[in-house]
Parts: sequence; C-alpha cells; structure tokens
Amino acid sequence: MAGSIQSLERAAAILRLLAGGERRLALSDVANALGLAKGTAHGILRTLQQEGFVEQDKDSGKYQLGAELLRLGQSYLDVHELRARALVWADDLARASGETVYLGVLHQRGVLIVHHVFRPDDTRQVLEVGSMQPLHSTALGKVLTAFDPVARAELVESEREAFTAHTVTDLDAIDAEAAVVRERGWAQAVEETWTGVASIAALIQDRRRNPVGAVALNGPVERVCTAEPNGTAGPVRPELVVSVREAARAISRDLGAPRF
Amino acid sequence: MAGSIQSLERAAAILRLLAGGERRLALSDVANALGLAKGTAHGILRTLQQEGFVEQDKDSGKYQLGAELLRLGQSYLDVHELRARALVWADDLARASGETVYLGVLHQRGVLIVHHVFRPDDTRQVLEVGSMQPLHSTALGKVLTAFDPVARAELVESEREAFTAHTVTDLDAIDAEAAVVRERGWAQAVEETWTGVASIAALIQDRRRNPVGAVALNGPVERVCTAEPNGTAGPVRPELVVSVREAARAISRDLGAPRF
DNA sequence: AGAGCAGCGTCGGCATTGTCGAACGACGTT
DNA sequence: AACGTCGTTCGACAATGCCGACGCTGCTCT
Repeated sequence: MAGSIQSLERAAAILRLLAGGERRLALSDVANALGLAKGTAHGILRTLQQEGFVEQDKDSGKYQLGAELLRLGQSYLDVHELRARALVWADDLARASGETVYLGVLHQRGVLIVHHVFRPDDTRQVLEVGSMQPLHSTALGKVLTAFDPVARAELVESEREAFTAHTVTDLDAIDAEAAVVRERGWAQAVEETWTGVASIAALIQDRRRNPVGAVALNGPVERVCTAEPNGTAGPVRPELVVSVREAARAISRDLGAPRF
Repeated sequence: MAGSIQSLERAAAILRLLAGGERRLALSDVANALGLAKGTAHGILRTLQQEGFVEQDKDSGKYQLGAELLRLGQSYLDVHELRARALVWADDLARASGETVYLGVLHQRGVLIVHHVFRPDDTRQVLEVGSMQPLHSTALGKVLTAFDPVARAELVESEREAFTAHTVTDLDAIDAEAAVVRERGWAQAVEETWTGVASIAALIQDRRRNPVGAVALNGPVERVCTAEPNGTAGPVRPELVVSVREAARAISRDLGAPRF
C-alpha cells in the first residue's frame, strides 16, 4: 500500500472538517486547523467549489459543504445492494412489530445507518439515514463487533463514551458479551445509549457468510422488554427477537447466503 | 479563476462516473471512460478508498461509491440553513393540505430535493431527499427558472425531455410562462413530469431577496386541481396556492427576508 | 493441464503540478 | 485614518503525482 495522493488526502480532510465542525468555516480556520498555507487551502477549496463539493457564502466568504455531496450520498444508497435487498424485509419487520427499524453497516469507528423505517404509528421522527451510532452501546454495534473482526479492532481503538448509567465501557465486559452474542446469534442494548430505549439486532451475511451489516428493532423499554414483577425492565420479549432474526435471515438469503 | 487542482478534478469525475453509471465499475472502465492511464486511475481510486469515498468489492475488484459520501451528505443537510428553517413550515404545510411537500434548491441543471415531508396518510413512499428533478417540467423548477437567472441559463443548456403529453419543451413557451410566474408569484405543473400528479410551488428568498430555493406541494390531480364540468382537470385549487405561498413567505421571513 | 488472456496492483524516471510564502485589495474595526 | 483581518492572486521551486511498462493472480479456452 504505497503512497497516497497528497492533495486528495487534504481535500478529504477539509471535507471532514467542514462536516464535523461549525456550520461554516473561514479559509484561515481551515488552513490553521490542518496546518496548511492559506494559498494551498484556497486552491483545494476553489477546486472543491467548482466541483460542487463545497459552497461559499458570498458575503462572509466562509465555506460549507456543497450539494453535490448530498446527490452522491443518495447515489451511494441507490447502488447499495444490501440496502436494496433489505428494503422490503425491514418494512415488514416494522409493520409486524410496530417499532422503528434500522439497517446499519460498519463504517470507520461506528455504525452507519443506511436505512430507517419509521415506527408505523408515529409520524414525528427524524430520519437517521446517514448518521452514525456507536459500536459499543447499540445492538447494531454489538452484533457487528461480535462477528466482524474489523469492527472489534475499531472498537478497541475508539473511546467508549458512557451515555447512560447502563453503558458498558470496559473492554473485557464487552468481549464477554460479544461471546454471548456469537453464541445465541443476536444482541440487545437496553438503555445503553438513550434512556428509555431498547433495541434488538441480528447479523446479515452475504453469500460467503461474511458479515455485511445488521438489522435492528428500536423501541421504548416498556414495549420492547417484559416487565419484572417489581416494575423494572426485564429481558426483551422473545417474540420480537424471533422477528428480528427472521428478518436478518431473510435479507441474508436474498443476498445469496446459504440456508442456515 | 486560475488553475484548478488536476487530481481533484479527476477524482470528482471518477465519483460522478461511479454515481451515474452502473452499480460497479472496473479499474479499466474508469481509466478508459476518463482517458487516464490505468496507473493514474488506480492511484486516485486507492486514495479515495482510503478516505472511504469509494469501496472495492473484494472478489471482483470492482469499485463503487463509499459510505463516507452518505455521511457527508447527511452533514450537508445538518448544516443547510434553508432546510433547518423550513422544517417546521414544510411540516405544517403537509399537515394542513394533506399532501406531499418538497423543498428544493438549484443544483447544476436541476432541482435538488433537500427536504421531503410524506403525505400524512400514506406511509408507502420513497424518500426523495438527495434526488434531482428537472427544471422545465416541475413546479419547483419553474419557480427557480423564473426568479434565478442562473437557473434560467442552466435550463437553456439542458436538454428538455418530454416526459408526458403535457410537458412544455419549447424555450419561448417556457419563457412566457416564466413571465407569468414572476407576475403572480407562484408556479404550477400539472402532469408535466408524472401523469396524474400536479404540483404548486412558490419562491423562498434570503435576507437580501436572493432566490435560494422553493417549496412545493405535490399531489394527485384529482385533489390538487378543481374539476371542470366535463370531467377534465381544471385550474389548481386557490386555497392550496394560498397555503404554499404562505409557507414560502414564512420560511423567507425566518431566513431574514424583509416583509412583503 | 497448460497456455493464453485479462484484470489489478506496483515501480521508477520524468516533468508536470501542486505547494508555499509573500504581496495585493477590500472590508470592517479601533 | 491607520490598523488588522480576510480572501485572493502570483511566481518560483521542487516535491509530487503522472505515465507506461512490468509482475502477479485468477479465469477461460483449447
């Protein structure tokens, strides 16, 4: 893996900077943040602007991301085979369970949501497609880390933030749970990222049984989990686990995976 | 406007090629299509792959768009000021009218959809955010070409496909209608892109009264248009026009446009 | 099975090309 | 009115990316 193209690496860094930081960044900010000369940063930004990847506010002169990225992102979804195959099954799962359904793939240090079916009865939701979720505290992430060595490696490198009191951040504990996930074939996350939210996820494999993504069901603890006698949340409902696993199997089969 | 960075231009061309063409492209295809040496194309693709902008199928070796584009596209939406301001108004418009609502901006030779509110009663819809619509045959496009000289210039350059029997492709006729649109302040498109679908759109301006986008209402002809005595579709319903224009005014005001 | 082929990846020489720093003009501020 | 800041331009240097030829692997055809 020899040399990469320097100007491209820098352009990508600029795009990520614009995506991560404030709404708009001035040329000097960009140059400073990346340790580039102003002229250099300007040349890259000018080209990115010509190509539509960044836009410039005519008054302030500041730069922000461009519309072409949205168009290309949409094209990515159009081309995405896993997503295309999963559309109908995810829909079914949402309708049968009455809960929100996510479809995610490993991307860098997190799970990228590539499909999102709204909960049928609820219209007031934000579309999560294109956003990232953590590896260590979501059902999607746990499935991927359990079955994909690359994901597990990324998890080790990433900082594991404790979002709630239930978040598990200790690596050994995570590995232990991953072993359980591998054994039983599905993962859960109950109030580990958002309080009040529980999720169940199962693995999707391609024709050579490689892990390529995961499908998850998300919902309020009260509906997803059974209630203990003392009022606290018990284990997740077995029938929901069955539905999620069936959906994952169906998608895998559509991708050409052998029966199992 | 002096020199642009060659390798960036080529990288952008590769991304567009991957977005436009087949699902996956081989290295030779890319090199051929752009007239590059294989080694050159490979260097660019390798860097794009490292940055996550393209992915490579391990078996076939073919390349396709990468997940990072989806993430950046989502960031574009997060940063987009017009979209942020319009969210609540577009929602209101959809709820009040019971129809689908689009929010679009000019991008290259078309209208890029940056927001899409589903028709309240209907769940079976595809999200159109990130896709492009033609300038000459949609209400969104007509509004933009009428008020934005850049859009009108792009329209002249673009080929105007006749999607239905009602599509207007003659430039003079389009200009004449644009004059009407400017006069009355809104545009309509009845079965000019999709048969059975009618839409109404109005302009959104920023604080300096520059056209920055348009909001549109889409629905079946039977509901959007009044019925003529002979059963054919008549003019669009005036009360819907009022709703659309009020939404556009509200969004413009949120963007800082002076009252009007 | 062997040979042929087509595809991706790599390597080194050459010059093109991107990089850098300084200077310019335009704004807005002190 | 002088200063500071910002985006942009320009020219020289050399680092950098481009090119074409050469391995290498996997597949197909004979």
